[in-house]
Amino acid sequence: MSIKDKRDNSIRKILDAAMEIFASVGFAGARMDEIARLASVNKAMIYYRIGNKKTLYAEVIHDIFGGIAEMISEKIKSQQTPEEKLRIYLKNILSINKVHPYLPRFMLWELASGGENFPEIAAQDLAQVIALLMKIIKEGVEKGVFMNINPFIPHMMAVGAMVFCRASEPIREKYQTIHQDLSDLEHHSPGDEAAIIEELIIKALKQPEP
Amino acid sequence: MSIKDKRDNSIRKILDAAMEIFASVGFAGARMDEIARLASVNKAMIYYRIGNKKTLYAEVIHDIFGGIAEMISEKIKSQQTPEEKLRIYLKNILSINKVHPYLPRFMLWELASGGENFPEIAAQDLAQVIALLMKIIKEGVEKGVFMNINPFIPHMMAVGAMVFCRASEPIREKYQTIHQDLSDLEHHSPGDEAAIIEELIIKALKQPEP
DNA sequence: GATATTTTTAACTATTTGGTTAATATATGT
DNA sequence: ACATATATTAACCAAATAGTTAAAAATATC
Repeated sequence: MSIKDKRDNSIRKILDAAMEIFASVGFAGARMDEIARLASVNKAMIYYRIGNKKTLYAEVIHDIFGGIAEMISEKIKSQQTPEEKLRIYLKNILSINKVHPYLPRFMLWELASGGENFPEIAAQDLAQVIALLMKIIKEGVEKGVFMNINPFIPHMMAVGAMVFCRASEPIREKYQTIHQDLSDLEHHSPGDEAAIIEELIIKALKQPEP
Repeated sequence: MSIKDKRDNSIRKILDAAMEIFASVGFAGARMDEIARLASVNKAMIYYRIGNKKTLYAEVIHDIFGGIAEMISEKIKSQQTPEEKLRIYLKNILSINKVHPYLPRFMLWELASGGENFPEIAAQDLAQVIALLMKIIKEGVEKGVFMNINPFIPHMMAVGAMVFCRASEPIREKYQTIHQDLSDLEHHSPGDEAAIIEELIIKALKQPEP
């Protein structure tokens, strides 16, 4: 193994370990010793290869949020109608955790902390995602298909619902039988939940047929 | 001031300080020294009056989540139709941060951590809230007004959107002009956002007029 | 006022934390 | 093979942390 490969490999191991631990316990709760242990490197290697705790966190965030807008944009290209585009947009947002399993947790940590460790580059990534939705809605408005609405709000509804559904699974599991009336409710799979949310949002945005 | 008053006063001060700091930096990030300083008490008083860090956190959580279901239930009592009830439900959920300004942040910390410090009593409070919605939807279904849907999903959409809109304000503020196309979007007040989300959810759930 | 009880405090404690350092090991170039 | 550059490490460090303690102070009781 060459130096370059060794370097890239250990960087990858550190980032992967950091991603898992930061997602699990947040920035303040994460321990550099623990990240080093999980990455199977000496702790000093983290400082040598990447930098201090804050720098490591920013690297991980950048790793996660980059490329999302581009991915969705590519998939939307092949769609014709505004509704089709919106559906692709929503499908991808609502199942983003399949591609980025840790993303919901990171979004939560960041929002909880007021975006304290949220790098500008990730904010740009997010802004691109919302700009995508803006275009779709605008096109839909012009064709009389969608109501005119600030894209930020449906985006928040979709992302909020997605993140909350995914992140609340442990609590739901733990307190499954906590309330008699709720125990009888049919259990939905994550895919079902995503599909239902998609339909609700489409219905909410659509104008009645002329 | 009697002993009882002094005790109650110092407990209140500790809980208020703890609420603020836990909301701001989460459980792991909070420092008992800091909480004591903000509460203007000696740190040992926290352990004497309330208990250790975990116990303090649970007390604060219980303080916040208790009574929400009851409050909404009371307001719903005076409504007639399922739609009126649903509107009251949504209005209260979407403006809950006015009554409990720290609640969005606590929800985020708890979800981010997988509910690790979420006491059962607070889960029961939440379950009661969702059971309320279940009743409203059930009544609406029976009267042919609403679609039949698991109440958990619209609840997640409402709460998710509310929490995300409120909690993302610092980030939005900070990165206001990050993307040219988005800079021109009309800025909504929190009340506007809540009203729009309410309308979208009502529209999504309503069945067409017969 | 004397005594008992409770509250409060400053100092303390053992452990942990993020980060550093100098020595050692390995890789590269000649 | 040797010199130089780079990578890796065990040990170290100062500061911080949650929690504790025993004495002092305050309050309650008779």
